[in-house]
Amino acid sequence: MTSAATAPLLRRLNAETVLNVLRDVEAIRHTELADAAGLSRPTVDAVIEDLRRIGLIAEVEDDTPGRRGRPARLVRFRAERGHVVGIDIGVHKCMVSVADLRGVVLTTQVRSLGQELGRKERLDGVRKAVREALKQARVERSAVLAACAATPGIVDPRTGVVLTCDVLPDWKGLNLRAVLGRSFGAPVLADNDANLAVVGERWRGVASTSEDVIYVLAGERLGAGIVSGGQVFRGHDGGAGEMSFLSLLEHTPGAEGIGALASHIGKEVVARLREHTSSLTGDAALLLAAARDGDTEAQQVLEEILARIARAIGTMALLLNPELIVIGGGVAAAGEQIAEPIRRRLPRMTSLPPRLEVSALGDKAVTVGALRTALDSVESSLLDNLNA
Amino acid sequence: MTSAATAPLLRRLNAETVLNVLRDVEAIRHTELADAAGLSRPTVDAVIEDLRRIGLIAEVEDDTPGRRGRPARLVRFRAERGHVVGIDIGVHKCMVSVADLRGVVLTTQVRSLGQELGRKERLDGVRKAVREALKQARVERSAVLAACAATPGIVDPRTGVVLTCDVLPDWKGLNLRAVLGRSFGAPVLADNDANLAVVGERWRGVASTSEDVIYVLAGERLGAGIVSGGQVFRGHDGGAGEMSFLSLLEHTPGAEGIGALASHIGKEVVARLREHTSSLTGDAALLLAAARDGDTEAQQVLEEILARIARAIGTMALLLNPELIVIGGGVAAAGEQIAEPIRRRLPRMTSLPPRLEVSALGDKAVTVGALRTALDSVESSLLDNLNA
DNA sequence: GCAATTAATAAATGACTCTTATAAAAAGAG
DNA sequence: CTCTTTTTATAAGAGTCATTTATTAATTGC
Repeated sequence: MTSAATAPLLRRLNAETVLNVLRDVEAIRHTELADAAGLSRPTVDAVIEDLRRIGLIAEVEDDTPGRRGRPARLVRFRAERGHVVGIDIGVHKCMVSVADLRGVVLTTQVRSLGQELGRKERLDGVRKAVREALKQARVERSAVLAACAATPGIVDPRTGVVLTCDVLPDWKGLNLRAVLGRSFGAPVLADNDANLAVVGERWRGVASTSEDVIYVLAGERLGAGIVSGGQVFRGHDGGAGEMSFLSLLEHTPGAEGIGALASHIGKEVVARLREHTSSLTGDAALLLAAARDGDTEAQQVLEEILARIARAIGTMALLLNPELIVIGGGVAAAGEQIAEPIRRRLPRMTSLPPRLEVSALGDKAVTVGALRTALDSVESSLLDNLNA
Repeated sequence: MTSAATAPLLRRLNAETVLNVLRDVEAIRHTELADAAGLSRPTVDAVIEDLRRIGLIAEVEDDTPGRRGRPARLVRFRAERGHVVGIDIGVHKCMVSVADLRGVVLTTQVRSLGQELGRKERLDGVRKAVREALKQARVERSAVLAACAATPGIVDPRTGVVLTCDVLPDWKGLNLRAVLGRSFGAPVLADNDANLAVVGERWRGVASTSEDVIYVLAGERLGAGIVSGGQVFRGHDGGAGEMSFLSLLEHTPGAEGIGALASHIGKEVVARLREHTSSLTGDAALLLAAARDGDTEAQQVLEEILARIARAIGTMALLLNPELIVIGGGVAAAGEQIAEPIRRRLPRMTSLPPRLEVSALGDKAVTVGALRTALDSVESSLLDNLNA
């Protein structure tokens, strides 16, 4: 049942709208703040006092020249009040970003991880990457107010437990919140990587104006993050957006993602290409490069692969009717070479075809979304203690 | 931007929780009400006074015998304060329900409509059915506080315009809210039938405990209503849940639904069955009956059809990870004959298979959901005018 | 008729908000 | 250098809403 709506709730709500104004601005006069927030002056003053007490804002000198009248006091958001950490745990690498409370990224560290690493070794790698990043950003561990970790697989966002994970088999059953929580004195959140990527893309990417978005993480795996009405769609166990069984490869279960498709469908072509190159890039990248160079066989295989992926994306577009689909993950680097053939096919599969764009954040989308999620958690818990 | 949070907001919120208690109870003492709502006594008294002023509650005598102490005043929800109308506009028929503000259904009228009817004639049929239902329920038109209409096709819930409608071609572009609004002096809402059915099934059906549900409307058409986190998932244009392109019939676009599948896949079998029966039932019903009677050919065809439908349902279950899937629409009458073969196949298609149950409300799910939607609209607009 | 019991009413308090009035601090004009 | 103008800060007053704590009212049971 809903608890009683009592007066402090108003303060909390108004503090929230004031913060929303403050976060997007360098410094602001009390008067302007009142106007922008749609609140009266005394209310804003009271809110400011509250926020100052918990360290979220500070006073600043008004050095604007040529202003007459009594000089105004300015307030600014104290982004340095604390920091958040965003962690993207992948199969081959781990990316860690550190940001201040405004979300300004101080550093992003990437650490490569062996694909065959066990649970403990992988977690050690993650912890080392975090330590490295914090050192680089000159942020004390005690200054971290929240962290958020992304992982492939299905994560129960309430508990932080990895329910299933195809690509990291021994990851299953891991309580990410608990094991990483010991590294911080702050709450650790955990979620699926595609879910966080769509949050990132909505915060600072191509989806910033859209409330109904699907982010397709197309790399070695294929997964989706779904946002509807501005809210992440997780499903009952956090498993929404899984595409593993979408029969991209008929009769080859378990082989998902563009890399796998390239290896299977274009086996001969890839083998031929591999002879003429010494690079260590994946099959997908090889195929894309060859197709760009005019290799007609490679182009044919690529078309076939993209047709299958388009079918999966079209299925989602039909069922979920998003406004926008964002292509992200490893293949996003190929840009329009990937996007255009998919976009071309969508109208055949749904009567209301969505826009389709390539990720603006690239492989950083996941950590950016993790940072945003951690920031939300920090702000809400700070506001919970307004009157304490 | 969010408007200022001012004191009356508290009253509104508390009035809402009080109302939530009152609606589910015959009559209640002020004291008990305060306990149940988690509010103080003076607060509920004030809320009660507000609600009494807008006619939503009334005082009632406490005739409980053998209670000592000063007799309590009781309040009851005035369900007779107004009425709502739920309308299910289908291809073959129109169903209209009238209910009071507690949602008690006073009458349900069904009027059959010719499949070939034009826009105007069909709307006339709907209006006649409404008139009939109101007369039957002895409800004045002026006592109707809101109505909600369901229709196949994609409806923009903001405007009430039918964007597309496969089964009623000339329905496209119709502003249902506007054309039906003239029949009432009250707001008319409009939504897709499957969206409303899932609301109904969550209100008074098998999905009452679940926050993540997919309702599959399986009749001549195949459509789905999706609820996630208790909210209807509509998509950007209201088109979420469409399944028309899900390649149930490869190379036979436009032929969706069980009836169509039966006609196509089981063409010969259905023809044979038709010779031995004089009934006018649809192909699907014919097939189901024959399969029940042990006709092995019919059983084979049915298995094939259900396999395809299971694939579509499995695809949704994979992508959306619901807790529960409800099978509704015409075929729901077949019960476990339909449900079991689909249920059996789900674990092959998703690692987190949902529960699958047959609709409890049958063909009334849509109107029940329409009533609930209309009720929500009424209550929110009544509460908006609390302080006026 | 007198406890005991239960409920209604009233009063006091505190947390919010808003509007309006008053005081303060600067720039610019004479 | 003083006075006006302009802008901001502070204070006061009123109104709404909620809570807790008396106080009063209306019964039942003895």
